[in-house]
Amino acid sequence: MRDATLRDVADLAGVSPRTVSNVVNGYAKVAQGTREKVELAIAQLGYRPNVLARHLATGRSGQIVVVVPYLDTPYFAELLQAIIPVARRQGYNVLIDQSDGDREHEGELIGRPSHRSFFDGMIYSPLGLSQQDLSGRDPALPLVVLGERTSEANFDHVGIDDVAASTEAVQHLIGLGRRRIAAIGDQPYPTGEAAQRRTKGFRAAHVAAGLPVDDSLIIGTPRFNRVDGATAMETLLDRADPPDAVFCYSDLVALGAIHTLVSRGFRVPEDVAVIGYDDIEDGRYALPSVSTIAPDKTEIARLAVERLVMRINSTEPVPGVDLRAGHRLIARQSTVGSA
Amino acid sequence: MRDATLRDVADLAGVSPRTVSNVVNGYAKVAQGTREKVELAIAQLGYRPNVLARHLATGRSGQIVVVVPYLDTPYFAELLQAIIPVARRQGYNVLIDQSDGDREHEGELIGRPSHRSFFDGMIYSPLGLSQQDLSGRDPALPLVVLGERTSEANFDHVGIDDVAASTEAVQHLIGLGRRRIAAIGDQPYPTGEAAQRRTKGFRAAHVAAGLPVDDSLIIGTPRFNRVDGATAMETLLDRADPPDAVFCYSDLVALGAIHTLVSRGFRVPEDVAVIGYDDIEDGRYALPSVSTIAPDKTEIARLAVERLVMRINSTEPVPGVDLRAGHRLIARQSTVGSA
DNA sequence: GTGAAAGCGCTAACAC
DNA sequence: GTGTTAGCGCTTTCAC
Repeated sequence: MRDATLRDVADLAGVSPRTVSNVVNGYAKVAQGTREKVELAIAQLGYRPNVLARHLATGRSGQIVVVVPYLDTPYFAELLQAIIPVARRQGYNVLIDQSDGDREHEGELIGRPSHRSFFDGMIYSPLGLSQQDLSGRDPALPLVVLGERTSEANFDHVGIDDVAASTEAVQHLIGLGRRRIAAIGDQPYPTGEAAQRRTKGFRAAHVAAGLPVDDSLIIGTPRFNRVDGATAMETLLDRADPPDAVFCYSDLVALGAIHTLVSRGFRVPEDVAVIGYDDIEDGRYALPSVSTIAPDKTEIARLAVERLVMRINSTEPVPGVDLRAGHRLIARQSTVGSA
Repeated sequence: MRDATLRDVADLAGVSPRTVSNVVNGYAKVAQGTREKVELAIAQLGYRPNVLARHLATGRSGQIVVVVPYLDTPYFAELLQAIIPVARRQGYNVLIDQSDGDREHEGELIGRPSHRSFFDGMIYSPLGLSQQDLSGRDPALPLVVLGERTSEANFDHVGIDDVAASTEAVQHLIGLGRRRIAAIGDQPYPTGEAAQRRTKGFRAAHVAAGLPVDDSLIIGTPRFNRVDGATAMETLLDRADPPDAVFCYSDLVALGAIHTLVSRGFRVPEDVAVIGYDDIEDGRYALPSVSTIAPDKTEIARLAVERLVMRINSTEPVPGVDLRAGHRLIARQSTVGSA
């Protein structure tokens, strides 16, 4: 049987579609009696508003898309898990898209024909795309970019203070008495801005402590995965003077580094202390558990969605702002050992 | 400026909306000259069809939803990555939802009011929901369930032959000369059907080889995560007679088990060989790399989407079938050692 | 407070 | 092959 429509409800209740619409949407004032009649009819017919029709009429799709580089990277998966409920609560459905961190693919959705009718806004977690690329997008599409940036634009950034967080991580290591500290994850090229902020914090902590920075201890990696961490750690251990601590640019990198350390017979943290970044679940349950910088993912999600919704509802162009979410350092076994 | 509509294009090209629609959708035959005029007008106006309106008119949303228990479980993330492009190719957008493997939440989307206008069909990867629960759903919603099942119903199942795959895994271990083989991941309760099929294969391999099954070597775990594997392995190693091989019900479990083994000074595979299930990327790059049962995720994705699309397009009720995707055993370092 | 009616932008009979 | 036209189901301006 065909689904009941608003008109069916109106007929049954003996009122006009207008009134039913008012009741359904809680608009305007509807006389008590009328409301009850309508509600009864709705119940009897099992009426469900047709979202599609509503959207056509309002010109909104009620959907936002979240684009992440990789769906199977724990950090992004966890972020997505935080974003979805927040968006739902605001009445938005979340479309997830993966860019493969590939410049070829990133941008596909942004430039996709007909996207306008498909989603009302986008939360974008860039990787392959540089700041530059983003400016060339459809300026009419409300956009919030994840990851702290500094430039001005007609879209927003939401992220934690990477430099400060990285500085804290390294200070934690220094506070533990470590002096030869390595960094794994640098990406000294245009699309590696996030990595570069961490390197900046790494240096800042050294400077603040009056320690020299040994540039040869800063190891670059193509991505932030386990393999990258494992490989980089191998390199580090092959040196005549291996480090006594490592600041990894992601927990995955830290996990990889720890793996190499343990396999090679080093004790963590006794011989080498390791701290990561992201606070992914894997790190919490690993042995040793991984000390980390924990971005407040819930706050990131909330800020991003709220800001995006605001943009969507705004008729005026909104200047881009930089929103900063909180973070905290969580010391676990990989730096402070077992309790 | 307002977006151009189909009518604008028609006016500019001097044809009727019908013709424009035909051109846009590649329907029917359109005279060459007419087509060119229309295409020119489309280009000039930068016309983009409004997907929403199209869907309202056709009664289809063009979206399918894929529900997985956990977004941050590598296996599901990889499956999703396989499904998305296939669906796109068929003209569907993919909505991703997470059920938390929680019976409270699973079913929320299924029973959600107005879902009918939001998505045309659903691919469901159950965990907390038993076969039973699924039958109570809206029978009008085209549904394909992931994971092999045996019962008849008005929806389909797509999965690999778990029992056969598990048997092969254990036979591989037996072929390596192992005799005390443990299994980690059993879930002997209604919602643990997938686990039970693996246990069944575990037993079958023993029987086929004329080997006795030591039930005390079958360890149950609440989930299929690293922690579960690590903990179970601890238990196994605390025995007077630890196993010389372990069949883990997921690669994550295998990774956890290997972690415990290595930490405790056991060599993998020399002392204990380990094989997993799922072929997730983490296992491929781990040290030692993890031998595994690799489900053909691409085929699973293809079968699931194709079947779902068929269901969506079918006017008649379609009987549920069981579709079987391929799998293969990949022997890596955790069972055969380094090359 | 509620009704009538005009769309939102597209599709798809039904004609010609 | 192409035009006409009536919806898809809802929102919303305009009257009353």
